[in-house]
Amino acid sequence: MRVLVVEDEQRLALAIKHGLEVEGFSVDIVHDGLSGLARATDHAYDVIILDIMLPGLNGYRVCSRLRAAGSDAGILMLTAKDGEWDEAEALDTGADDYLSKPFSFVVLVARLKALARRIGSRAPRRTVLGDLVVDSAAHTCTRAGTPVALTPREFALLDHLARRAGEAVSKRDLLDEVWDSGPDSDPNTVEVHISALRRKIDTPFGRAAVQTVRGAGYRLAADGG
Amino acid sequence: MRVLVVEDEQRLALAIKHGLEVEGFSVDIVHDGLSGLARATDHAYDVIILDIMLPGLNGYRVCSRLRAAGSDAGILMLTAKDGEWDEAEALDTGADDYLSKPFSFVVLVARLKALARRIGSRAPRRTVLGDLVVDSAAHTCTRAGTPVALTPREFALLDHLARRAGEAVSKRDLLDEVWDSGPDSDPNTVEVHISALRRKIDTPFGRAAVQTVRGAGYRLAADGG
DNA sequence: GGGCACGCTGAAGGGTTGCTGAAGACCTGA
DNA sequence: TCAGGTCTTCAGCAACCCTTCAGCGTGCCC
Repeated sequence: MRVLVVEDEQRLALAIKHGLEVEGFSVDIVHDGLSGLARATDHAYDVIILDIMLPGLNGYRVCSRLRAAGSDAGILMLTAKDGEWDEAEALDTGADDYLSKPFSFVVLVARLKALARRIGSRAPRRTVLGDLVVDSAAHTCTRAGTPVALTPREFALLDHLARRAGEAVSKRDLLDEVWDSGPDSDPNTVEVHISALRRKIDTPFGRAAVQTVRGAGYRLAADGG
Repeated sequence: MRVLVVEDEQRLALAIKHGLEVEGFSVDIVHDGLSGLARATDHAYDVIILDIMLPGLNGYRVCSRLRAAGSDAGILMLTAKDGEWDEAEALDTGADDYLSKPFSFVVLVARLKALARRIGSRAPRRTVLGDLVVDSAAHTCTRAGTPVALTPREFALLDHLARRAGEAVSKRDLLDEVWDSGPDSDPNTVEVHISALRRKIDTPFGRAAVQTVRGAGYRLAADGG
């Protein structure tokens, strides 16, 4: 679960980052509205935590521009003080939820998880790539109509690649998203699982959906290979 | 899920509309009691969110007239201020639930979903999966025509799996939904009951409707196994 | 062409996950 | 209070999966 925090108070931003990382989220920080907008548009975040009072471009504007740009990330607004800004306005501009400062960290995590769950349910249930079908809800995968048995890790890996089909996804990202692992995790782990995945969904069918992008990671061919 | 919002504050009504649409509800708005009554009677809404303070005809009256007209929509009342109006009166006139302003949007959504669930469950429900039949209303289950006796927990478990037939449902979700248990409840409880369920609806018939999805939970085969 | 970085893969152990029988706690109705 | 059924907890076991390691092949740059 990838989270972007847009918050100009350094201490608060860092505190949120640390706390969320302990909870298993993968967190990036930026400190003003414009950087937030830029970063959110060229990285695929699941949830964006957005302060309203920001230098440059305020939270409302960032939010509405993101929605205008077609972003479907979950947006959680931080309002500076209860009642000072209109929460309804936050929701108006396309936010999914809001939280009044000061807030309890436990509440933030709870809301974030609830939001993540809702976002997750927006995601497409099934991804079809040629004759390769990945069903996230049922946790099943079929190739040319034949069911393919995958281990939990293999499935999670395939699922993440499928959600970003056609894109090159780095091993780092995969480690973060599929493994929730720390910064010192071994990329070879990904390689081993990719290898196993190929042996199940590609080799027996003489196909090559899982493609290596040297130096950049892996890509799942949008047409199934 | 179709929702009608009867609320005279434009901003609030719009905010609710936006927020609920994000959640996948289909939302219409009217701004006074009479229009609310008219619209609710000639369109089939599942839930009506009804402000009490309304120009023309207040919320209580709209509510009781709707009930008098035989409407079976779920009605969620918005009371202007905690205690100022009697919530009991809201329920008296036929409302299903109420919420005091100002309310958190998250709470509204939660209440709405709970209400929608209750409304949905008013209708008798039967799930047919191959030769396995689960009747939620009658609390009965038959396999290949033979009735199967289940304990309350076993039935609740089967029922929840049946409602999401074909999907992998996590032990966590099952604990939340079937057991309403806290965050530190034991997944083994689910395992034990799954085991018991299999012994009753699968083993004697040489079938396998209840499937284990390692690392993800359980799935009830859409074809009965 | 040589050297280096990157990626692939088979094997093995250690850890995790899920299953199940049994026992005791709990609830309900008589 | 007692009896019957039901639910949860516990512990042992089996199967499975993940990671690590090491060796090898391949592509890239000098």
